[in-house]
Amino acid sequence: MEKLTMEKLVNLSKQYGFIFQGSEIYDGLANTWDYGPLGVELKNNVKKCWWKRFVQESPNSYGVDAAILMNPRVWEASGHLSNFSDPLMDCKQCKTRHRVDNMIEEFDSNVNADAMSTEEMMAYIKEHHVPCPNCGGHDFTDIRQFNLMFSTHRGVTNDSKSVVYLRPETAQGEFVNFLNVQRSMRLKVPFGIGQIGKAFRNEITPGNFTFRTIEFEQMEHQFFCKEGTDEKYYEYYKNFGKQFFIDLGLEAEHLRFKDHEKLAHYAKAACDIEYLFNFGWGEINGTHNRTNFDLTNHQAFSKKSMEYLDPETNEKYIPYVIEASYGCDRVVLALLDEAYEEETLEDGTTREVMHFIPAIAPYKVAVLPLVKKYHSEKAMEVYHQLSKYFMTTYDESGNIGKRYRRQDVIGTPFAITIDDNTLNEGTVTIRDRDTMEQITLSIEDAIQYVEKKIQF
RNA sequence: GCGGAUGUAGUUUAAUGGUAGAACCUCAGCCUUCCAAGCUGACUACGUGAGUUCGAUUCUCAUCAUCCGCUCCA
Repeated sequence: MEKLTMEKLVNLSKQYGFIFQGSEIYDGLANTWDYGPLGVELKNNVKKCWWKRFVQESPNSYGVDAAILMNPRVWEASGHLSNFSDPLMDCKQCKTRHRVDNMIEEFDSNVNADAMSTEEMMAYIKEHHVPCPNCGGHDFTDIRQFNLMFSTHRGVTNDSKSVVYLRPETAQGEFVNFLNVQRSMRLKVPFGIGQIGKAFRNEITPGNFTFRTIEFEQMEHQFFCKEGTDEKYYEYYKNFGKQFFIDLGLEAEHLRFKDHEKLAHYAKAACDIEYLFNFGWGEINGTHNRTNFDLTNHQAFSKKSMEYLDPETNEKYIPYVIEASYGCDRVVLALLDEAYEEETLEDGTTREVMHFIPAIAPYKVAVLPLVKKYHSEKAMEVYHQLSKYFMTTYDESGNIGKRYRRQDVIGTPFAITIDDNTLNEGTVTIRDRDTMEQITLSIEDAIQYVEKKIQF
């Protein structure tokens, strides 16, 4: 049953132009997806709503758009070059692959393998005769580090000096610009920096549709504050995030907080918000108390002071950071999941309907001529008027009932029908999909009506 | 990456060692003045490559992709 729903969601997404498999005509590329005409509208709307809450409406938050390629030393400072990789080893006997750190910890739970180097782990395995978890054998390959960062080369030669990485998280773009933003915007701590952008992780695990992909978009907000106030802001952003999701139209019962038991190398506290997808609970947001880990390390590696001088107390300190990180693609997936409904009609047949809040619906309005022969010319005119204000679509194919239904499937909240009254008196009938209310308005009033409804 | 399963139009599917039939969808025409009516017609598919064979969508192998389970996911 659960499996079926995701299958239906994938099919619907493909059928109506929300999401396609990446590189489909070449049989795809695993774990990449392309957003179609409707999907890109949906995703852009999510980003717009996020930006509105986190930057536009926050008096002390500012946006940046940092480069995907960064100086490799950024990843040394952040710890990603050393911590963002898995030590892997193959059993030559049964041809299975294992994570060495897990193998050791399973063998002896008192050992902290995370703290061991590759050589130390290898020595430990030989010394204690750690067996293959699968076949019990002792014939292993060497340990190889599998780094989750994609790397590429700049310049014309592929020598190791020119290696650059595709960022595995957008957060470092905010950290390296902490001083720039603070100075250029004349800011006092606390303040926040928001960013939306792509990140890349070379993960081999397949995901549920767009839930886990190798290229994904993050919406991140880093809030810089003084140590001691960090816990207050951590709680604040956890709840702020939940409210954001509810505002987007996700049911509160489908959301839950999930504290991390195992913390990342940079975090003092971490809490996810999970959404109840058709495949189960899945993380769509994380709030992390990153302490002053990142800025301190950047100070050490870059030799640039990251200290903030409090002008009132003359106190110098490196700010703490509360990170609110949102997987844009996961939020879109959650919204598709939430929006999907199989409606049973009076005659017992079913149809698929998508329910989005007007602010995120791909098309806001469909302009429909009541009868193609008589009203399509005027309807096209109205379409051109409305499309100056918001995403509008036009459909004259089939009959009026069919045109309504087509819009219902893709989640268009408003339909404006052009009839004889439009020709004679200039009024249109506007239908609200969720209330099924029909009201008659002038075209100008209809525009205002919709503009008001699509506010986030 | 390991194990298992699968791959026929956009979707759901049928049949077949002699290159495929349908339904829904879509499009065009007729009809139609408010919620998938009807009629006529049209487009579109054997994932890719190799092998066996006179001939492969069908058999074999590889590959790519998807699904399920592991593993993994700061």
